[in-house]
Amino acid sequence: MAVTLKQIAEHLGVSQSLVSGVLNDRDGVWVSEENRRRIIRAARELGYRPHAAARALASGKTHTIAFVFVGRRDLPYGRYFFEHPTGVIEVLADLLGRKGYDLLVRTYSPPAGGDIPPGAVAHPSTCDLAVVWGEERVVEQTVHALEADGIPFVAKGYHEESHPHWPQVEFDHEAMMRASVETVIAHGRTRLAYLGFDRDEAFAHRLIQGFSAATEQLLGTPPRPDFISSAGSTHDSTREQVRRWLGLPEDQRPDGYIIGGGAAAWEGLELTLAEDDVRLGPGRDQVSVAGQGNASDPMLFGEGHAFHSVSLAELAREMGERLLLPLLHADDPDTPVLRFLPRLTPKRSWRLDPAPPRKTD
Amino acid sequence: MAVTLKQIAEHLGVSQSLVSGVLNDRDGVWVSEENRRRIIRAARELGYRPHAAARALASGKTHTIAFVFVGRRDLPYGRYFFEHPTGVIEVLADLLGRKGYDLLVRTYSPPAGGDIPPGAVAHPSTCDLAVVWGEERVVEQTVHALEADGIPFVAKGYHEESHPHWPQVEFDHEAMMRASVETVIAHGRTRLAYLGFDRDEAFAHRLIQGFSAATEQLLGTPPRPDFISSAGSTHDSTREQVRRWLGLPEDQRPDGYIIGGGAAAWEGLELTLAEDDVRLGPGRDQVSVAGQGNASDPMLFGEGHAFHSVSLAELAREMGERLLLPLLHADDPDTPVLRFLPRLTPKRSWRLDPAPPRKTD
DNA sequence: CTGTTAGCGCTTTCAC
DNA sequence: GTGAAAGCGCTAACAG
Repeated sequence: MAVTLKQIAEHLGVSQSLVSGVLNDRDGVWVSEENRRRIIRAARELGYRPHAAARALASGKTHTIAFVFVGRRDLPYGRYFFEHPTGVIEVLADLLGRKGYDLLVRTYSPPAGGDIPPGAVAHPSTCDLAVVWGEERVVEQTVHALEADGIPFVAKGYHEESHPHWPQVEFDHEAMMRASVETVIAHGRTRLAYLGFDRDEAFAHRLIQGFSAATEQLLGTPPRPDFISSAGSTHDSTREQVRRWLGLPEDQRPDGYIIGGGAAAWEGLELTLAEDDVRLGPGRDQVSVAGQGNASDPMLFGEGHAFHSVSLAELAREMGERLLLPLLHADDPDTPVLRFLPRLTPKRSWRLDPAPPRKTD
Repeated sequence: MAVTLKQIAEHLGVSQSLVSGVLNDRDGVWVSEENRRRIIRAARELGYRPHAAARALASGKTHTIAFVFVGRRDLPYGRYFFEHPTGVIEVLADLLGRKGYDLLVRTYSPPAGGDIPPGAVAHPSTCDLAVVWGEERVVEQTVHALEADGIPFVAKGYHEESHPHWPQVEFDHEAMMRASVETVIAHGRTRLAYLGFDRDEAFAHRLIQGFSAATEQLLGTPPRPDFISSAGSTHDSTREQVRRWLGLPEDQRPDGYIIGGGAAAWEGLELTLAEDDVRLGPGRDQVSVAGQGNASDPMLFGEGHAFHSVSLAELAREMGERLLLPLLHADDPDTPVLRFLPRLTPKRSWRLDPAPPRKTD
């Protein structure tokens, strides 16, 4: 049987509240040095562990953070989440665990109608704070429910415009595109084309906007409208689009590609270019590529620059340190809005030469 | 403010215990149909949600499962866990959530000495059951602590020999090797070599044992001792080993490779063979490969068969349905030992021909 | 400095 | 059929 405060108190002949006060070193509690030692010692020796539920009931603090993934497997983000786990939960559990917090993970699919009954997402008795992760609009809907329940939260996504006061976290997609554009321009390219996701979500719009703004600023002229494409969601549409670009006269064809998509965009681009014997790379006779993608997935033939796959986990760590912990300690965090710029790193093919990376798993 | 049982009771003019009894339809509670309806209706309308902590305190059941990842990032499995998240947690949270359970995730590094103080891993007040995941020996050490605390558990790994009564779950590595051997033999290969992890862990031994047993049984003779190698942990050691095999007279060289390793083994093998212009595949002039690996990672040049990367998530789902839920319902589960055989699927290169898979992320 | 006390919201037993 | 009451282990306010 687990040992309780009461047992320690009786064992020592002091009061329960004294023991509680000492063990949590609550201020306003004055004990003789001797008693303090005895209490601490007894607690250790008897193997005392606070009863989490009792503490939560009495104090109203659960020392638990809920990570709520909202969405369904049949939606793009949900599918991605389940099929390509990101390490976000692992990193959060580790980080919060060190600070004495537990991480509660749950999935939640809001009803289609949009009415989330109170307490459905989370109950204040289960967490001090909820992290809401998923597709942006669903996150927003869910957060409204949490607000109604009075549960503090951190939301994933761009919610600045409608809810500037929400603590929120997201990649800085515009800065990512700017970094990509800079990289490609550094290769001397001037005819940049954008190939991104076909999604009506804020991040996709930000990617395009980042591409356009950076191009205009760094090259002096805005990108050609037909050099901005959202065909990068599948192999087929990507290949079709790239074919169209390759149909242009040679001196008008893109000489640099900025990717705002996923694996299908990278592969589709590379495969289509390869059919014309064009390789991606920094060389004079090559065309450049950079953008959002998984740097540790190999390129097929050429090389480029991409943001590394671990960046979601990095994003989570930043969130934990810069938003969650401050919010839990009820200090005002520096800023409720966290925008994260991951590092652009080389993405290569594993051809015989150069040698492949040293994987050791 | 959250609504409580008491409020409902007062609102309706009945007693708190009646409300509680009806809402949990406890047997032994007899109510008039009318009151039952009124209670249920009021609870719905007022948006009643049970207070988890209070319930846990009073009943001793938390309706929470702890997923405890034991290990450190600097150990192979820990590194793997953090860098290649597997979807196990996502799947469990989803599955258990549907059944009304919460998933609590924590990481725990047992002290080097081996003495885990009581309650350090988990406290009965936080979970009804703990899943212990990680490197086998550490799992074992941790489970002993849970046993001492009286917390039911499910362990990952092979613990049959020392603890046959432990509920436990692991891939059936021997069956995986058998399936791999069968596949390669079906291509007409007879000189099979094994390339696996250099790890002194049960799974690695089982892989070798599975390879040897299947080879002997299906080909009638045991494998050559020098055709069993644990050099597959890194690119370099893999390449060195494969070079050695390629140094044999042509009619003695392996014509089929069974992999019991990770990406480094697959890539190292393929790269080394490629230097000699050998491709992996089912053809008469090729050599075959099959084994443990990530079927959705592309091959570099050839083709083979591998177990799909989602198999850990599948393993978790099986565990949830076949072990966790039965254990929680206090029925005896069919068997406390779950061995899972994932499906062997083709693993290909994304050369121009054949066309690459249709990724749509 | 230290002890008493009143809950927190729920389950559970028992009495009517 | 229903209600009263005890108590789970802890916190926090207050009295000494």
